[in-house]
Amino acid sequence: MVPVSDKVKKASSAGSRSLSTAEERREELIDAAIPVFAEKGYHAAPTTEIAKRAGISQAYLFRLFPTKEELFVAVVEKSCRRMVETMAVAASQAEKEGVEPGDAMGLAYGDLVGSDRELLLIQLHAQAVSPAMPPVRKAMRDCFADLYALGSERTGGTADELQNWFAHGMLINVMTAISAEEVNEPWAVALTDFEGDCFPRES
Amino acid sequence: MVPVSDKVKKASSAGSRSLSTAEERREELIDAAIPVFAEKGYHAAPTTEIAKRAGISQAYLFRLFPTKEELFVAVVEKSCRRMVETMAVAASQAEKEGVEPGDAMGLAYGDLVGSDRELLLIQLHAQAVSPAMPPVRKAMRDCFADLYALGSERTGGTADELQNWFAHGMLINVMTAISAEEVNEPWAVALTDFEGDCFPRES
DNA sequence: GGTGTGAGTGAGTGCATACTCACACCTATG
DNA sequence: CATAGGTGTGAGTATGCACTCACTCACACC
Repeated sequence: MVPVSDKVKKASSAGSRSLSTAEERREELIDAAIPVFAEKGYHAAPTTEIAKRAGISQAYLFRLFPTKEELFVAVVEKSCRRMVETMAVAASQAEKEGVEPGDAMGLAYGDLVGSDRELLLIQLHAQAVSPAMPPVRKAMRDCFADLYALGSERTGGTADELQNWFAHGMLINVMTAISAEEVNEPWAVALTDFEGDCFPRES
Repeated sequence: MVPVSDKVKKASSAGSRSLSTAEERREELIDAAIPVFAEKGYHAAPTTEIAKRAGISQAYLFRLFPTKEELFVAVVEKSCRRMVETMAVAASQAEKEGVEPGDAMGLAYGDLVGSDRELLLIQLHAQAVSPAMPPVRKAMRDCFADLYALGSERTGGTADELQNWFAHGMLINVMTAISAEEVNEPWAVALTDFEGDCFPRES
């Protein structure tokens, strides 16, 4: 969309150590911001800490992203992209192996939030601030749209089935947020047991 | 649990206008805090505003709740209690009318988050800060335990059915957070359409 | 060598916020 | 009446934060 500058990037691959392009720095900054926002949430995450982790000054952070909100939106978008990609890969692999893609993506989601807790936490924080931050809300809606399209295309499931699939995804998120798997009570066991097919075929 | 003071409350019902007991004030304070936390989340909600809404000084707020965190936990607990009560009432009413309690509670939940958006938002914010705030996490776990017990007792559903029920509840939360009902795209329609029984009986 | 442009920063500014402290005011009881 | 203890506050303090500004430095091109 945005007409990327046709300037050659120089120091990216090798050679003279020193300045990066703004675009590269922006990407590094987003990666550095993800764990901070994931751990503390939007309001409690200080831009100073993000800048420090990225290895740049806070002043430069604000040149790359004019407001903290814009940085956060970029973080949310990147997290969503990562999620969708991971699921797509899982679905493709499942198709090759002849496994039901719906099941594969269900499992892939479980693995995803299990291994990459940060993505899940970003989702959670983004949901929470969505009502108050329209750009974040938009990013979340786009994320759901992409995920739904992917699920629909790969599984060919009905609307009801996809709703089920998403519902269980949301439950996984919440249970992970409160670390329900550490609790040894009936409710926790029941609500975190995803052994049973979480994408039941009804046909 | 805590040995409540057995002192008689005096100015509560009628008579001499003036001071309230600390317990009464605490309750008022929680009620005043709910909309503020709901709208802004934990970190962005200023105690000054909460105090102002409650009609007391900020200094007194901090006498009633030594830390903001403790106030927030009280808010979360009260929200949970309200939710559980509402659902219980819906279930009882359903029993009298011979309706399936599971369905009734499903509908009751939908109505609840539709009419009392604040409760939903509190849940969302509490989930988001749970990983970083153990007391909030505990409150959330207790909330799920109560809700699960209620659902189990009233519907007699299996673990799988209850898991389904919770999963759809979580989906409602998230869709409400991003106001998906305002969106006119397939994914939004599919994920917000709860006409079909969201508590399918499988037996 | 000179010059223009973009990368990058040290050192702030101003404001909001959680929490404190010394004090005033009710009111129930002896 | 005195006084003890609970209710309530005005006026702070200390800190942390988003964001800014004036400035330096690296590099590409002439």
